[in-house]
Amino acid sequence: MSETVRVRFAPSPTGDLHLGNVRTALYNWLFARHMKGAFILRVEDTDKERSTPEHCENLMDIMTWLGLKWDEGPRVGGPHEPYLQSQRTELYEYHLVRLKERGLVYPCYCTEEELDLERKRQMGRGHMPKYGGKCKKLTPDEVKKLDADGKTSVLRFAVPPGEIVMQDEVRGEVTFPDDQLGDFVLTRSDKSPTYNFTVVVDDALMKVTHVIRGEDHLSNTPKQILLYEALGFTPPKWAHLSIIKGPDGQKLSKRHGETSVESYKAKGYLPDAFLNYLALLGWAPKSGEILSLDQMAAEFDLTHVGKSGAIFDPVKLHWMGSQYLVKMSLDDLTRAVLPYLADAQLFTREQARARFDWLKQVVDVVRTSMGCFSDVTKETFFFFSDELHFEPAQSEEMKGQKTLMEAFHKAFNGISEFNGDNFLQAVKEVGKIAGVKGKALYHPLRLALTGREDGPELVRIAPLLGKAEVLKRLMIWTVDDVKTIK
RNA sequence: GGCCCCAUCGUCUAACGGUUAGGACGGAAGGUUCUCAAUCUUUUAAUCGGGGUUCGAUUCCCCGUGGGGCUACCA
Repeated sequence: MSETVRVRFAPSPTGDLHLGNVRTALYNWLFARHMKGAFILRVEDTDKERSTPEHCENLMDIMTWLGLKWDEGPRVGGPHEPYLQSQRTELYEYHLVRLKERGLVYPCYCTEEELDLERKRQMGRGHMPKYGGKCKKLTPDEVKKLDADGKTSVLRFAVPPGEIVMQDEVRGEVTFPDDQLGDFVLTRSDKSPTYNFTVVVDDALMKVTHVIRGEDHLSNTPKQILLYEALGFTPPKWAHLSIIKGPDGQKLSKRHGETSVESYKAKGYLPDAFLNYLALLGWAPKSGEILSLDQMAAEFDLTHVGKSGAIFDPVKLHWMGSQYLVKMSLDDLTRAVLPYLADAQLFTREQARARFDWLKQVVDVVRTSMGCFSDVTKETFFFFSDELHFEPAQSEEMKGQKTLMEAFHKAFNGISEFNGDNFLQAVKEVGKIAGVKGKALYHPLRLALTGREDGPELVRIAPLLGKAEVLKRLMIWTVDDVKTIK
């Protein structure tokens, strides 16, 4: 007898997909999969100012990339088409008429200035700003006259008195006191319906059973509940997810840096890794933190979703990314990383074709320190370019290493087969002769070869660099006037 | 200002009203590679404050404090 679960993700295509929305989509998807229900994608493209078809396509592309397939929606269709709000206007009109017939709607001719003034007055008096219902008192004759005068109007919903108690799946009971809600707008002066009206109509018509969305919608819910009742629909179950916050505890926004999936895709995070991290922001699986989408779906449970807001932590995301990267085959990883090297003009595709095995080894050497594909460039820079950059302090340090560098040069030059073992052997010998060991020995050598203070083992790096290149990089520091070295 | 929501290590979080308050990220230390990184091991650190209820509160209730969200003819 239990109805099949139907959930929806209903973004507005006004730009890139925000992290918080991705998590909302993910939780909806997980819940649908777990309950063997339907996941609906509905595009709320009624904001004429900001919605574009391009954004809409991009939205679906990115959802596809993430692997969050929808059972009903644009591109795939479904029993409740269309799934673009902009194509559903007759439906809203139809249900608006139903509301009118019940006398729950009235026109309002108040100007923006009047409303602003009223709002300010109310706030000054310490009240919640709400529409006072001035135009509700208009007589039919007055309305007729105002219309005849060509006055523009909006349609408002006559909010009935009474407190509203709702049951939230993650928050429990939430009560909204009586007399806090003003008569809100259903259609604008251009006759277009507002959000609170369209969601209700759409969700009801699409038979959505659970509305899982961001906490920022919590205060819209009483309005929507009222509309469900006015239209004679059964309200769905509600679940309001906490907001994802930036490092300063405020709602995550552009000024916190990267907030869109697109930017993480561009950085080369694996979708599964990305979703895995996001899933953990507000939900804790029973065993282990690394889970595939299927594993998450198997375990997912709304009652175990946290109520408090979570701060997005790029450091842990990086760690999560690395967990997925090490699972990739070296061949796949190398191929995945190549576009980033090409973009950075470090290694062309032609070069890669000719030296794929070599490239694989390079990637293999740095893979453990990568969280996403684009990390490859900063980790492998010195393999492709000998234009190493040295800080003034580093240059200064290297200038004092002339004798050591000469010794290395001589020793390496004598190696016939330039492999890791022989390289290590030579380094040790130089150390013994020069009476230098440990950090004093390796640090200058590392700096000379890679221009960096950290990185993979030199034993692995040197053979990949090749004898000639190693000698060349040492040579720089053996000349007298090293001031010219950049 | 008003309404609503939230509150456990720095961060993400776990804990039928009974645990030495657990795990993960990060940090620190150590082993290993004669160096950093990686890796392995160990370790660090928390129940916002005050009242109740109870034999017993992280857990339930109230107040305070703090944080967040919403306050549109955006969604």
